Amino acid sequence: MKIERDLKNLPHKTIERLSQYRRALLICHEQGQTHIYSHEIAKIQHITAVQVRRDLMLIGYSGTLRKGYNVKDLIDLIGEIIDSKRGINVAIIGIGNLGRALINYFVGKRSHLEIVASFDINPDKIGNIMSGVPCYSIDELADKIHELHIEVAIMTVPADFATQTADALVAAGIKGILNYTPKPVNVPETIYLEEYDMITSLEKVAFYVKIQDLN
Amino acid sequence: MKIERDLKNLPHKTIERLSQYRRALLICHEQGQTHIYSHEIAKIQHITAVQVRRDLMLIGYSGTLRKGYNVKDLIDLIGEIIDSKRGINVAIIGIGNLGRALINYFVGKRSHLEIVASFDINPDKIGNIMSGVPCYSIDELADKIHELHIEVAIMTVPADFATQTADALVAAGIKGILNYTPKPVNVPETIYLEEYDMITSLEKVAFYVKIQDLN
DNA sequence: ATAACAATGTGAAATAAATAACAATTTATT
DNA sequence: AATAAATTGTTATTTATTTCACATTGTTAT
Ligand SMILES: NC(=O)c1ccc[n+]([C@@H]2O[C@H](COP(=O)([O-])OP(=O)(O)OC[C@H]3O[C@@H](n4cnc5c(N)ncnc54)[C@H](O)[C@@H]3O)[C@@H](O)[C@H]2O)c1
Ligand SMILES: NC(=O)c1ccc[n+]([C@@H]2O[C@H](COP(=O)([O-])OP(=O)(O)OC[C@H]3O[C@@H](n4cnc5c(N)ncnc54)[C@H](O)[C@@H]3O)[C@@H](O)[C@H]2O)c1
Repeated sequence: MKIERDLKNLPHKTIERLSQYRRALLICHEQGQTHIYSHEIAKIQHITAVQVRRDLMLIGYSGTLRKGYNVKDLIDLIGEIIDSKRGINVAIIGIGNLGRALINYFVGKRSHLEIVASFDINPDKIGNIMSGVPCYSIDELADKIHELHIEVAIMTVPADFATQTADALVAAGIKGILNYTPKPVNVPETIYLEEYDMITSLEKVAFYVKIQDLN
Repeated sequence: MKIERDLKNLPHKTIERLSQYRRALLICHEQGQTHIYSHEIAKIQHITAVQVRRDLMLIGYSGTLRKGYNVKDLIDLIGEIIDSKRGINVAIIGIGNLGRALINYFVGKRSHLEIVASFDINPDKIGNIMSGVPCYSIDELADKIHELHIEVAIMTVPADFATQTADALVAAGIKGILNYTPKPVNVPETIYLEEYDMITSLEKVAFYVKIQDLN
């Protein structure tokens, strides 16, 4: 009860950083490091040590004075906060260049997030298995989403198909969508939607490069 | 003088949205639409109409009461704000799956941002031309950055090479970096750095899906 | 002409996020 | 044992961003 309320009140930015802290911590852990200071985490993520401590405070983690944080414990706690106990199954819709890059990148990275299926409209791709992930026909979308308990979808279809794909996902009962097409899609409020477009990021970089020159 | 100061004071979020407004507006323009209301833009981007009006206020654009905003004028004004008059040349470092997806996606999209080169370490890729973009050896990085006036780089090399690649880019005089590897890199303050990692986004979606169920 | 409406533009308020400041405490040093 | 140094934890403050509230003003209908 208390935990649920806390989770909902965590700032969105904190959630993002927790994910990033964990990745950095996993690397430290692999290398045998047992403790880490807030300023060391901060350095890796180019943020301030206060920010790190504040985030950890929000999730109720206490370090040891003068020794810092226990790497293993912190990894586990972040997992308890952001991971789902049951694990979450993920599908990628559209196995083009971007979809392929994602599958390669994700597979085996996170035990609690598993890419269990991909979907495409191109008969040449349907039936293939890529990095262990089978590709199904988009016509089987609803069936497979139920059958494989897929809760999250990553959209990497051409922009012109974004709307219809999102509608199909919603109709099939998806709970979260990560949309990488440049076309914003509309979904009911009950479905968590995250959109990202690389052109926006690139134009932003270009903008700040431009205004630096105006100095 | 006045304009320079204004540009620097624009909120980062506004810059991102301007880029997105423009993309939506370009589509409207192609379809022959001459005017658009703030609430129509808002609907496309799933934000509020006030947010749109506030952003446009910040860049000093005035619409017509009851007619809304002139699509063409607004496209041009956004261009004046976020684009660089001289155009900006961009390079992609690492032509794997993600690099390829990016080249395909970007080429021909924005006239003021041109991908003029790519770099790789794999001899099989060096010398190829993909979507009109030549691939050079990473050894030529510094030379080509100067020769081709490349100001912005997109990093899509394996994570283990992120640090050395960033260092090489900085040494070569790059002005902005968009880092898509999951490894945060350190650059001098004078260089604008934007980092994005898909696992963070996916974990965020999974988190909000998870806590929805706790309701 | 006038009233009703529908839109923009913007100061003020609210919310979200980051930073500063510093107390508390452990460890190391003298 | 006392002092200095380093680090965490947290409240208060500041900054950034969004939303509210509403004045203003063309447009349409009567
Ligand atoms: N948002 C970003 O940052 C970013 C970056 C690069 C590319 N993209 C976008 O990602 C998407 C994919 O890019 P890409 O380079 O991989 O394109 P691509 O053409 O290589 O791949 C698209 C894939 O989707 C499949 N497809 C087409 N229609 C489909 C449908 N109705 N249902 C299921 N699958 C379908 C195609 O067969 C193909 O395999 C595009 O929308 C592109 O604009 C986005
Ligand atoms: N951040 C994200 O959201 C995201 C998503 C997917 C992939 N990735 C990352 O993007 C990067 C590329 O992913 P990918 O799937 O395209 O990998 P990939 O292995 O397909 O491509 C990497 C390319 O970089 C080249 N390369 C290797 N070392 C190099 C060097 N020193 N200099 C120049 N080029 C070099 C390789 O020859 C290869 O062509 C990886 O770091 C991956 O983790 C990031």
